[in-house]
Amino acid sequence: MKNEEISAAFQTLADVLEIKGANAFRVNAYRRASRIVEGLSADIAELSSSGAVREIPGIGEGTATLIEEYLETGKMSALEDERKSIPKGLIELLEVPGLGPKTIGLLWTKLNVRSLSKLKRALRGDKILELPGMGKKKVENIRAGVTAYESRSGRLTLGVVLPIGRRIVEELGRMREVKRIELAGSVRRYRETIGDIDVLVASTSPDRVIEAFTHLEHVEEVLAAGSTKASVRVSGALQVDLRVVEPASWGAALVYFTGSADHNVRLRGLAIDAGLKLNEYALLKGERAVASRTEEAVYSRLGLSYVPPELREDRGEIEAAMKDELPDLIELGDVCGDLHVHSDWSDGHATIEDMALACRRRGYRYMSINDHSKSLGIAHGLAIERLERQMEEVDALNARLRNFTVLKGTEVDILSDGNVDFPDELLERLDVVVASIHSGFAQSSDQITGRILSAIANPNVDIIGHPTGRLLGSREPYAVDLERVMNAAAESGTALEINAYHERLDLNDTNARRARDLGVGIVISTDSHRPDDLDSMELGVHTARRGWLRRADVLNARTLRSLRSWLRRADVR
DNA sequence: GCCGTTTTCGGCCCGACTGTTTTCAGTCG
Repeated sequence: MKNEEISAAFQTLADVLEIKGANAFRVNAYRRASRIVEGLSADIAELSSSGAVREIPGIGEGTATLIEEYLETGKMSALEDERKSIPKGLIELLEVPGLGPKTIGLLWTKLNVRSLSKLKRALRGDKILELPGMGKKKVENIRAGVTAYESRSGRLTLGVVLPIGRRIVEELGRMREVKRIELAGSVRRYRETIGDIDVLVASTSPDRVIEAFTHLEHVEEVLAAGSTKASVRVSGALQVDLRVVEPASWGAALVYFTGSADHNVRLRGLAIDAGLKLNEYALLKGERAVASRTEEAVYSRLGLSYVPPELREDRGEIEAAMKDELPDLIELGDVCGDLHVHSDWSDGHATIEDMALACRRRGYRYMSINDHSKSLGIAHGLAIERLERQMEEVDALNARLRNFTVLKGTEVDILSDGNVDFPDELLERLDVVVASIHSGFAQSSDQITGRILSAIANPNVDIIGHPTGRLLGSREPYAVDLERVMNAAAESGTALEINAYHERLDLNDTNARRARDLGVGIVISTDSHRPDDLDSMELGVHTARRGWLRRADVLNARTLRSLRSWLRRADVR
């Protein structure tokens, strides 16, 4: 799918135009187009050929034409032309905190700043102080921004950020002055990566809360502190923003600071249409607040059913909420078991029994054990004889365990030639066969897609593990054609995994949504290697929620009995 | 650039903080 490439192209086009000082609304239109294309669950090539792309709100004549051009030629001529008109190094400078398009444009035209290194040189000289609007403090700020930019590690994964945010909430929440406190922003929406943490507090003593916030133990630097908001840096590069509002504004503020920006713009539009105004304090009719205390009240007054935070991305949730047709999303408590768990038989760090007991403590009724297969030597993959011994151990364990069942399974390697690492006679004796790729990542799209398609065609394979192989921040997905994989999986009744490990979350939200739309069964699994890893199920479930999944879409939200009847589907096929 | 049961032209979400400003521009979310 070209969705990501086209989204990136619009983003770059917006960056270039912004630096050149183009109309801000035009720039914003391209940014919006970028986010819309990124969030599409369908293949843009399909939408474009059927003409449906022009029906999407926010995609008009101009952007649709650019999309068509890209699909046809692999380029957007408008972007190529614009990109030539400014130095290449300027786009990167937009990432420097405190440095915006206006200042970049000024530095470029007046001081010939064309790159990060030239910016650093300019910051050392005196000429920069002669520019209009430039003073000593501003220069100092930009210098600090450059330092922060060079040391930043990019966006962090949700799994890393969430515990830090929750600790801050717990510490501040102990204050008498704090009436309510909650994480907002992308953390509350459970986005897979996080730029900064947003914390919202309701209090009648904002000064004291801000004072305490800026003096929290892990705060390394106070970036700003006013009478209602403050920003600090903790744990290296992570920024935390605090906003304090009156308790009466809690609901409106929580909507506002949860975002996303696109979702908020839509809400404001609805408010305007209804003769109202929405800001972070209230939904107003003239001067009078008509809703503000709870999120539910704000949505209700706008004629919408309550929109769960994970859906607030302007990906159709507004339209669905108008018609009261939002899906009843799966919840963590719906999960009945984990279908991808390792043990110390391969590269795990706990016994099968310890993993089983940890699952049972979480309220699950079953778990499958899926150690690696023989070819994955680095992970002590099991040879056939060892797997047979493990099956005997599982039988013995099940005889002892009460109210819990361990299913026999494997995470069998999909080899470079497309065969799986165990013979069918063996796979037939297992309950849960997860097939995954752990080698040959650099193969062509046809090769790697072909490998997965042959695994799907094997009736003994139940689930394709981490279908794109990506690792957030360190490894791009392999070149798999997911559209073909999903269609084949829907056809054969093979499930696709949402791997809940925080660096994987694979399938991601939009892919999970597309899979569900095509009728593919979904499994949410943790790929745990130790008992604590099982906690990442939360991330998997919220990724599924971002993909609009209901309980009925998720196979491991079924009872053991119902799950078994699905696992036996191959026999009756 | 996008959009329209008030509009095909003239709007486009709204406010806090900072620093450079004597009334506001730039950045950020």
